[in-house]
Amino acid sequence: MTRSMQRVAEAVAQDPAGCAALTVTALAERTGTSEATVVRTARTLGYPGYRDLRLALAALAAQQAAGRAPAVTADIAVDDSIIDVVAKLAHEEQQCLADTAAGLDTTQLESAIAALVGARRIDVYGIGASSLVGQDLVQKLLRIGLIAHSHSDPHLAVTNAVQLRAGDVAIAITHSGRTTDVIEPLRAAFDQGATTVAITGRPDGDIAQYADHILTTSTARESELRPAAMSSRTSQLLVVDCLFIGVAQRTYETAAPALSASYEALAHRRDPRAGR
Amino acid sequence: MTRSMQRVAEAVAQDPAGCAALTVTALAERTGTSEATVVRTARTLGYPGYRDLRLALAALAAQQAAGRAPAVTADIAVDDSIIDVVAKLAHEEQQCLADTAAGLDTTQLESAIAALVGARRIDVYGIGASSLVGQDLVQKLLRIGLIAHSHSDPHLAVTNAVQLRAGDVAIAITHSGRTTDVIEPLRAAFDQGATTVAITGRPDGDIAQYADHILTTSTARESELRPAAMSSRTSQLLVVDCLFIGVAQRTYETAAPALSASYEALAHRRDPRAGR
DNA sequence: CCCGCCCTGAAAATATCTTTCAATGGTGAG
DNA sequence: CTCACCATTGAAAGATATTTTCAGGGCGGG
Repeated sequence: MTRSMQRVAEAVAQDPAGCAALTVTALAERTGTSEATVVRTARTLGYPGYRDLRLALAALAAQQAAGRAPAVTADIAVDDSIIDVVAKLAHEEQQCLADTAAGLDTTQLESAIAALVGARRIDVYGIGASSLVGQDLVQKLLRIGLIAHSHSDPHLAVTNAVQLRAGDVAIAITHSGRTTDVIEPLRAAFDQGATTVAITGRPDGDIAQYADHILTTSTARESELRPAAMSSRTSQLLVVDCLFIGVAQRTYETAAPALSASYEALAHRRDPRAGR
Repeated sequence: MTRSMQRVAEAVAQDPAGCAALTVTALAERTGTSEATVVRTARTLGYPGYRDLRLALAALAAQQAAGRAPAVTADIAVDDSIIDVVAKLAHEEQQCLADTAAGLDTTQLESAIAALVGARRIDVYGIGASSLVGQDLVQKLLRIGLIAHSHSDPHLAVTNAVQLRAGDVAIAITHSGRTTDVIEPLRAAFDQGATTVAITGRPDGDIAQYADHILTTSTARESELRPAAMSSRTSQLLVVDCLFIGVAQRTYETAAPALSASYEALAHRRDPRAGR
């Protein structure tokens, strides 16, 4: 590579984004060379011409920009500004979603969905923050006509679990995989012959031995200000949504009308002016 | 946008990477239109000309490839494979988080946090899916020593709302901004002189007139299989998390010990082997 | 000091993009 | 139903950007 070509290559490497905005003429001028040299440089770098180098440059710049944005990996600190908090939280949850999606075993998911579709009755167990996730799932399943119940009271959960039998489904949600109050009802359901599903961050946890299908949530890093409950929730909800969509797809004939029916029924409570 | 321009825009949206490789003439030919139309489309899309659209396209394609972002625009369909469903859901929720973070008014957020920090008592109103979001917020606030209650029963909510007074905070959560059962309690709290906060997707909705501070959630596109409840939840939870972190930051002295205390208290229920 | 090779940029040639303008087809008033 | 009008469209001219050509000139070897 000759001297003037090096100057061009250097300018390009230095500021891809800036150079992507320049025409051959402008880049030649900036580097104190000629158009011909710029084109020759582009060729040397392996592109058919300057036009293509420029496109590649724009792409590179975009990638860099994208890679730089998630540079907010830093933990949320006590003295962060509110703007930082919003940005960091959003980013952490996005990361959490990506991790979960990447780590989710679709075979297990498929099996769990199949079980739900054919279930006579569905029980969901969750305690604390996981209880809300369980309620969310149940709300959704009810909307498409399935019979589902959520239990956060350990005793009632066990009481209900023993009512289950083969063909029914029990779902336990626990981040740690060791929450006794959730494991016990799942075990009861398992012993009754029901199909059992565990949504947990620890697929090797105690709960695994009573679960026919394990859906793994991302074991996100937690910080002092942001306890695990917070990120595990995001992850769990994604799994729950996947389950719901999967079931809705496979029962579309009945799910679609049920969804609109529940919407219609609520319409007048949403906006009284809409009349009934 | 005219018909032939739509054809061009569609082709571009369909395959950004492919179109980035085409010249005006080639793209015109592929879409069965003329160069003039392509240029016009580029202008309509906000670029000075086709050249710039092309650069932007290359950048977009690179970003997509980098972020492994799959078919961005595609809706979840009934016949999507489970792998597609997981990818699309995760992506949609990520998008939703980004939208929410971008659209959140940090000034309003800051005010709401300040109100929460000094509150004698906090009431949260939410119905249906929003009720779970409210419970999530309350769980978190309780953990750091604040006095908070969540109400999903409209009558009880109003009953509680009238107990509030200046210095207290009432938070209403409604995606539509028109849920009467949630507006009424907020109004009651407002009339009592409490500081009122609305978490809603419609900052111009009926609820706005009784809200001192409005936190806007992203009004995400919903599809048939994915009702609004689903994406609004993601958005609402981010706002709730921001509130929580904000409050925790400002009450760090008391919040941190409270957080670890609640963790300790639960330790033996998580894993009986840990002893008590 | 001279020769010849290779680097280099000015300018011509080409490709690409943009603008203009007339033809077309659709729409609403008469 | 007809006409006038306007929006839409593409062909072609015009402008710009890119590529190629070619000649001047620096530099090492003889």
